[in-house]
Amino acid sequence: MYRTNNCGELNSSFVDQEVKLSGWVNKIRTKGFIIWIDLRDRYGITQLVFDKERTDTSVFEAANKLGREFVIEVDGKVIKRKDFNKNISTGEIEILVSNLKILNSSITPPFTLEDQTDGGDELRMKFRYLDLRREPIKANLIFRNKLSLEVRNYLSDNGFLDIETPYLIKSTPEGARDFVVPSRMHPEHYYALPQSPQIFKQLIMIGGLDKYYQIVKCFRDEDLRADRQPEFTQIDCEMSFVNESDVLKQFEGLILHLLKKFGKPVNNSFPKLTYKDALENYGSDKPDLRFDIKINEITDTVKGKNFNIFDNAEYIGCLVLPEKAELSRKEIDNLTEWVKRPQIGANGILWIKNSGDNSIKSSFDKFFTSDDLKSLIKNLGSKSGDLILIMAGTKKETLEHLGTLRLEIGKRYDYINYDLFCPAWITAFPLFEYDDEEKKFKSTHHPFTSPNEESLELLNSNPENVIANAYDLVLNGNEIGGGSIRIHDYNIQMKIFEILGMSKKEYESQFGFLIEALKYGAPPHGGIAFGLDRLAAVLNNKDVIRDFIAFPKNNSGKDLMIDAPARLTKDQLKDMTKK
RNA sequence: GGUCUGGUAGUUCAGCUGGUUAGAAUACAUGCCUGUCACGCAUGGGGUCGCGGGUUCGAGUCCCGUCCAGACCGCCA
Repeated sequence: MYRTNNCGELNSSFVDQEVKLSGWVNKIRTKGFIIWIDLRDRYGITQLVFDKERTDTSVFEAANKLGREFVIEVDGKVIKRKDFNKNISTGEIEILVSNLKILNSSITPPFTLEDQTDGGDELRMKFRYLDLRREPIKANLIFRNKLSLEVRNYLSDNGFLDIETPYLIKSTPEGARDFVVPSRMHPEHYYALPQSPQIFKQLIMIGGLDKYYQIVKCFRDEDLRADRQPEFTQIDCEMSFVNESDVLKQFEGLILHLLKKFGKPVNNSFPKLTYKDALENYGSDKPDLRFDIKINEITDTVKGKNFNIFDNAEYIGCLVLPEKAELSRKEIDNLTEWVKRPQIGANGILWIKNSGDNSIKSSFDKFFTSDDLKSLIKNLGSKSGDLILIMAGTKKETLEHLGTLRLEIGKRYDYINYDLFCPAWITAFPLFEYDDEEKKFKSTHHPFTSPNEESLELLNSNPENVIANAYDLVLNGNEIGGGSIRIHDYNIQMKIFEILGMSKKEYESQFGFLIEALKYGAPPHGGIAFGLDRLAAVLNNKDVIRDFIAFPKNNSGKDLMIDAPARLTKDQLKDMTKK
């Protein structure tokens, strides 16, 4: 037996008990006559004490030779501390050690294993097993475990069945690039790893299982971001005999269940924004609703004053910042430089300072009389003390830039309430987007997304205006889930493939089995998928999902610890080529 | 595929317009320390300034190339 207790559970009610603990040497503090060691395991930290007067000399000497991250086993008595440490749960007691056994030694770790580590990202990933010993990473993985457990609880209680789908499937050129796996038994043939179990879950519905879920790895061979990994975990769900509002209701329930279980305050009840409204009001299809600054369009109001920037713009919009009229010129310049960086690429920012009735200044006073400015401010409903930031240009880009600026302002000037959790549905996405390069329509979502009934007739005449029965769930400015009602009608599915410019040969070779299945009484169905890694990060107000994944990939898709990807041996390669 | 930022001690970083022996903190080692908990104090060891080339009397510093890392754009149905 290595231990009678763990390092996180002892407190003053255990005083005078003889215990045995095992764990890692987290920190050694010595005062000559006395040595304290913070002993750490998954459950916490317990202070060990070795004392020249009370501890056997050989044990004391052995303790003197320990180093960081040695694994030790100790016997000792729980005693009350002279001074309590209020920061840890075991802070009222310590263990007076009578026996010490070294279970394993350790070389000095390359970075400190503390909450605020001195280790950089690269080093922490290379020695991920050491990083996992750190409290914040450990806490993240424990959180993730609770999260997936609560997801399972909710879905199971609501009648969803956990059904596994295959990982070795067929590549489709549509959508994200696939990771491919060569087949040894069929040289020059390849499996693909699923980007999502999309078609399988639809077939499960056609198979009559009615409600399906799976917490499942998905793979996409695309470039990474702080919130994007090549392999990631999805909470994948599908239901039969549902329309859009049924699905939204079901999964609002899931999110509310989770927020409640984790004690997160929700400030609203899932507002529904159309894709169009989200873009026009927030400049983003994943708006952060934790602060209520919106984009105001002023295109028609400000044109015709001989100011070229306005007169030549397709769109002019602004943000009204309460209480910021006193912002210095330097700070506004700083924001301007920020939006002009190549990553954003805006042209600049114009401003109006509404410092009170008779003190309205702007960066374009040459072109606007004070009456012009006054009426503009009145139209915007601006109050005294507001700063108004204006951008102009093409509609699509300007809205995007204003959206980016809005977020930066939210962060910079503390408009964001980080204690709040603000979910929202984004709905009414266009079914298709026109790809200017390839000169053809592409699915906004995927080709199995059902068109909205009201816009069905536009399929022939005006595909660009067809609205999809698709929805995204946005939480605090992050897309944490998305889904749609699927097509269950064979003829509509055929029509979609036709609009996408796919030949019969193409769609039959790629999706023939699904098309065939639609002929055998496919029920109406739809679903949604959530990114588990991202959800875990967002629920903890973090941007980087790597820290919620035990063994993540780096920026360029490499696993720095195992050094993957790697070359194969010649023999391995030979197996994959034609014999 | 592209843009930007960075690469200097085990680690995190400083090192100005090129100019003595490249620094700090921390980690590590040794010693001291009668209650520490970010303990303290003293001493010490520790450097291919990512790599290659160039400019120069002289390069950590400037230029070119290259590799690596991070953020972002494209991409992610």
